[in-house]
Amino acid sequence: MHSAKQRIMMTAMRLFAERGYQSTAVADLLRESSVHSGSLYHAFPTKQDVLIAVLEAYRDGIAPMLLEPAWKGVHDPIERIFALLGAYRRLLVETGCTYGCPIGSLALELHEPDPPIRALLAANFDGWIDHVRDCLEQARHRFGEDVDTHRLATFILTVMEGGVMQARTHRRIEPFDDCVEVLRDYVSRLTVKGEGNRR
Amino acid sequence: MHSAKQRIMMTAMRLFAERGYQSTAVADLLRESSVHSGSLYHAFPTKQDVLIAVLEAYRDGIAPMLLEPAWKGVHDPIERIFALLGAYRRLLVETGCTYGCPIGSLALELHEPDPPIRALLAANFDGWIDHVRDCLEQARHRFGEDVDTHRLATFILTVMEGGVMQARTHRRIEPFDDCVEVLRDYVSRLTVKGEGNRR
DNA sequence: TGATGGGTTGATCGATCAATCAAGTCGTGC
DNA sequence: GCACGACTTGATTGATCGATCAACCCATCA
Repeated sequence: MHSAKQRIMMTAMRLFAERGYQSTAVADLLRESSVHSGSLYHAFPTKQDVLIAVLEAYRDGIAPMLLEPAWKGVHDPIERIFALLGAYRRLLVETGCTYGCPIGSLALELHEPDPPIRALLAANFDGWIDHVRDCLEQARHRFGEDVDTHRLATFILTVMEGGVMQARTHRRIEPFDDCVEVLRDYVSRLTVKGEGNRR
Repeated sequence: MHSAKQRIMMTAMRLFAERGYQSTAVADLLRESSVHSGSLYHAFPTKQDVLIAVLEAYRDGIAPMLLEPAWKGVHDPIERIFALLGAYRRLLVETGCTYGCPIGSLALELHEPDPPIRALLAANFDGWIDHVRDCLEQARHRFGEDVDTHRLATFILTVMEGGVMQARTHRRIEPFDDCVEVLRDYVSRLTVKGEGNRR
């Protein structure tokens, strides 16, 4: 049996992603994880500390929970990037385009977050970008030498988050697919031999 | 003197952008617009109707309030796109990277919005995309004929929103600049004569 | 047997929320 | 002068919020 703390965290990850942080009442967490308020406040000083624990779990779960399943059977570093985008696509489709990237949602929902919250949001983005940049570095020989892999990885995160935002707003997958298609076109132009660099 | 309804709307546009919808209490709107609760509920049936009015104002203000100032003195259609992105950049810099695109923030903050809200969010995105697509159409002769201008405009909105998200999260403008730089590179590759199309 | 302490129970708290409403003000038409 | 509707005033409501706390349970070990 999971401990009360674990049940709270699992419920919080789901509800914060489904409804957002502010729209999730502590009473919702208690009901859906079958925990009483005293137990929650025994495990976490405040509701915000639940959020901190959730963001730490996402940060520590990028590789084992997100990348490894998405990259199973995919070995080409460029295709791994698109497999990662495909994982977000599957999430969107499975939820009727209501569920996107929980980090992005929280990043825009919390306008003036306390420093530890903002630092954890940034750490999640940084971790994601680092792994994508590693893929790009592994494919470095296919790019021009002056391609800035960190900048390009930042761009890829932007395309994912912006695509998720539009898909969620329209409740249609097409905007996300359009963005990934355009990104594919750009990457293919970057990797065409002999014209790889231009700036 | 502005009417109570106008003052509420001006305050709501500012506070919803600064703090978000849910974090803005009706009492905040009342205090900062010097209006009493009875007057607000005389002008608007509910708080949500204030949001609807705000989203309608943004939708109707895209051309006169956003594009026309950004495009003053800029006539090249491609440069107009980057001038538009420059307007968001200025907003970010002026607010220490705390204020981004209010539509994007609301789109991710409101996870399960009522249909009229979601429709207005989508209408705002659609209006923005339509204007960018018009720019691309005006520059059509510079692209390959098989470039999908609507798809590319969707991509440009994604780059803006994703760039704003990362800049706000890091409280630094660099991620936004990085994304715009990469977009510039892509557009320049699309418009190089004789190799304009590849898919 | 009894003491200790991590963990649980669930009623309860004050604060804050969106929303209400009776009473009042004021300009306009008759 | 008076009736009317549009709008304002501001106290008040019930609901919901995050958080608290005394009492209790029970495994462990002396």
